[in-house]
Amino acid sequence: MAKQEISSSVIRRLPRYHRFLGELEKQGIARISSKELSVQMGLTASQIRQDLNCFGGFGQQGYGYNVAALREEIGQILGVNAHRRTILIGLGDLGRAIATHVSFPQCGCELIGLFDSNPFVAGRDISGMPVHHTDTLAGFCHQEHPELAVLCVPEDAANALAQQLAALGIRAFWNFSHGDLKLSDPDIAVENVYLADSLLTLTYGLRAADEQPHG
Amino acid sequence: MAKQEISSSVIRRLPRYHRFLGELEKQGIARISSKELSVQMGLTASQIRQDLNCFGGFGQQGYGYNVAALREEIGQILGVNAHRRTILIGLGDLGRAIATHVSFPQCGCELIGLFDSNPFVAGRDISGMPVHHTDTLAGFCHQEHPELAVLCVPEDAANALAQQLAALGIRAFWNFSHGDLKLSDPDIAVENVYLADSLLTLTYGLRAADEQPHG
DNA sequence: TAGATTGTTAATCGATTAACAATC
DNA sequence: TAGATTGTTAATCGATTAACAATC
Repeated sequence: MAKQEISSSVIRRLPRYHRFLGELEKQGIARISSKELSVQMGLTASQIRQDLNCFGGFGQQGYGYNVAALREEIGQILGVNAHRRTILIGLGDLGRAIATHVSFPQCGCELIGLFDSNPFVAGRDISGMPVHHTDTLAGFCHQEHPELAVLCVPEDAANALAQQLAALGIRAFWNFSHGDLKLSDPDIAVENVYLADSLLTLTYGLRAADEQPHG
Repeated sequence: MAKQEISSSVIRRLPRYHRFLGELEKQGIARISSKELSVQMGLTASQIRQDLNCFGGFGQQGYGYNVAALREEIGQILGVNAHRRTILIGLGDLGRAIATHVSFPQCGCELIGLFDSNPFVAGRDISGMPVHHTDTLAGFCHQEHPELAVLCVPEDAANALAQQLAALGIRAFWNFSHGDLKLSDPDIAVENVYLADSLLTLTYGLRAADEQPHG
């Protein structure tokens, strides 16, 4: 009974469902139909039902979905209650912002170590956590067994670092450095956040608007 | 001769082509076939040819593509040489990191103003640029006509701010605040960067790996 | 029970891949 | 010219949408 692989299109929509359901819950709304939700989220009701049914029948015919229960289910699927041991490497501007701004606990992640190769940065504290030198990574990983690494290092350092971390047992990378990570192990998960790509996609839209005679 | 709309799947691949071609150019490689490029990028040769032909015949039969020329063409399409007047609002951790870390000029954007609603932040300098108070936004926009706004403000402030900025002539939003922007004008481009969504997608992959008996 | 809305199957649409004639 | 590789059309695949029987 090999449960079939969920497509990544579906998975990428789950966090947004989770977010909208949280919003509804905050507003004290107890039930919602796929139709109502589709209007709010700008999707089709069909797609919502199709998506949710990848994971099981969360709804009830004639009634709809229980907002709190559905949110809880999706949270479970996404693992928001997990405690993924997570390290972050590179505490330049971006690394510091990620460390302090992203709600790791709300995403089921526990930030257990910060690292930088610059000896003037290592030793300092970032919002209450000490920054270790990258030289101590191997020892730290052997002791603490982090499974997730956030990479905020320059592009030219990223690949070698990722290789090293993969060898130390890291199984997922959240990559903020420019350029693609090349990892030999296909079981290691990588999520790239290419800010420049995102900005270029946006400005392309702007250019397209220029060319239209008018709206 | 209505040139047909380019699908957003294609557009989202363009920055990556641009990046890889830059890499090749740096390595002194003058020509490349769709086949060779497909291997390096992990795509099919068919898809590359299909993608590039949306914009015109950049290649030459029997030869392939000229790396520098193709990169230049894609750069043109993406508008990397433009000077989009851009403002950034919200200089918390994330806003400061975006302002200093993202290469706006390389993306065809010119950062002409920084704004924050906190009077203790407004007045300070961030990497050489003064931070203005958000009260001065209207005057600034009337005078300077920015067309792009980067939103690094808290979720509950984002929507009202976006409305205001849209009324002041902003035509594209790069949104880092949590939650979706609701804008009435469909011609305004929005690119959301939901860091938490990206992290949740990644950890879902981790969970899936747990369940597999082994690799 | 009647009305509503799901879960699920079938139809459509779009994007990716394959194939090949055109041509450098 | 012969070989290579594009541009482009056709085939396939997957994702989205529509439809409707099941059921609360």
